[in-house]
Amino acid sequence: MKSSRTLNRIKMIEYSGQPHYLVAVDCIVFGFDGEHLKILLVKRGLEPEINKWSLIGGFVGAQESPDDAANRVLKKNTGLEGIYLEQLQIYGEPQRDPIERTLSVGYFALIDINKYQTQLSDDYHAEWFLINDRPKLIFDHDQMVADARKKLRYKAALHPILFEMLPKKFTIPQLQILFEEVNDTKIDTRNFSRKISSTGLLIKLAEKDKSGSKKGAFYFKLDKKKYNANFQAFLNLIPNLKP
Amino acid sequence: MKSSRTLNRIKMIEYSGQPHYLVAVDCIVFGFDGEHLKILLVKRGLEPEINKWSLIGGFVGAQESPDDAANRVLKKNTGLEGIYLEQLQIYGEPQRDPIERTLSVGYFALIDINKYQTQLSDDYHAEWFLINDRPKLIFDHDQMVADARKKLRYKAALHPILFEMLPKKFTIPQLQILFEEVNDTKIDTRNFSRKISSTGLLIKLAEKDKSGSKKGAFYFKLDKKKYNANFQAFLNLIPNLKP
DNA sequence: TTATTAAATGTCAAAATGACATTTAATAAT
DNA sequence: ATTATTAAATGTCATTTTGACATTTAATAA
Repeated sequence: MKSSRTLNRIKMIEYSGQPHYLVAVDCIVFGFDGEHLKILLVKRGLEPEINKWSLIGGFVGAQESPDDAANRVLKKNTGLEGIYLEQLQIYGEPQRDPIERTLSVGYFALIDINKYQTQLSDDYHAEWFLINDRPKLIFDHDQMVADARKKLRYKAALHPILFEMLPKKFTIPQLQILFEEVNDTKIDTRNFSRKISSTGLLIKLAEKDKSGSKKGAFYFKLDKKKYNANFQAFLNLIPNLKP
Repeated sequence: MKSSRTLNRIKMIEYSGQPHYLVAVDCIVFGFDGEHLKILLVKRGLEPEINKWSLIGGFVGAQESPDDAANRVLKKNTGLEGIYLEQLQIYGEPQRDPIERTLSVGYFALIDINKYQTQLSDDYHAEWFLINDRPKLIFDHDQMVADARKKLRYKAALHPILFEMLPKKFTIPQLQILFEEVNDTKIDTRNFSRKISSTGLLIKLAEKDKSGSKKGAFYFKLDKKKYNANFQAFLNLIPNLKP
């Protein structure tokens, strides 16, 4: 290892003069209430744009990676850990933050909305909005939401990520509504259940959900082993997928 | 617009105390020489790790976005503009650069290796390496290459991006070798040409390439209109794709 | 004229897809 | 007890796509 004096000299010579920036993370948190796709927003607590609606975010601390920061910020705002989290892209236009140059790493997160509701109610003044009926957001956050939605759709067409938004026990009709919401399309019931069955990812339970009909719909749960094993496989879950 | 004095006060109150970091870009540049997949590397010109092999990269300047920076750095090192460029992910482990915390935005680029060779030869001491026979790289660049390769394979299975690495005129056998290289697998000739034909993306030319055989192989070119129109569609170009 | 070599192409069985309607299981109403 | 109601669950068939496999073709060299 070089001495810190040598390191300092090198740094002065080589890296000095390069600009330094703030680096933040912003999370697009998706949830599903059984009927519609929703997104979790917070009222921004600092200037500029204080009290405007914004994505959940924060600065990347000195001792953490962006992934760490996203998980920390999510835990703080939802109380949840181990959430499905995926990097979207970096947002780095020089003027995107009017106060000072800040690059933001966008993430999208999928959570079981029920877990969220029970865990805490109003400790952090976050609020769920219908994805199609949300307030205008600060900075480039609307662009981030648009990008995240697109990526969610893309990813969900190929990989079974939407299960992350469902409770442990769910029914096929519930699952189908979620797929229809995400893809903004109607899907044929018969073809859908055939496709879902053929993945082999679901285990049928004895219990039924009778809230939606007299007959009731059987609950299913994920086969975790197969889920983890097949996650990277291409499933082609959406029929006739348009770009 | 707020006065700059107000802005300064807000900044002092709200953003101050947050750490600032260097932000860089690093590009994984892929090329194809007709036989093998290659990658473009440079000898690093600054400490630390001076003279070690590294990805093509540089710091993000004050007036440019990371995308701008990647394009600038690529032009400087290859002489080429308008290269296919895609964001990979951000690399932001706190200790990834031993001198000072630097976050790097990884990009992968696809270039026609012939364009590169003619444009300049040794102006920038960059060198092509076989992807499977390359020197060890600095920092986390080996990880970046691994990630980029994986993403290239993934993307190429669904979208016609590999054409970006071929000259304007190319033959089906050439194209097949490229697909085989990227996927590290052998593909059946008959099924491959059927699949490629069915995309409708290729236009057969009258001319033949006779360098590879007595019979010669017909040249094809991309139907640019269909290419741009179908780029987002899912093509499923790779048979029996394994994760 | 024949041999050589890589390019180009055809067939068939199996699997996956898309379009479409009926049956079933439970509860509610009579 | 019987019937009506309602959403859940499931089946069929024609078309398309896939994967496995071998032969023909076009040019040059011998």
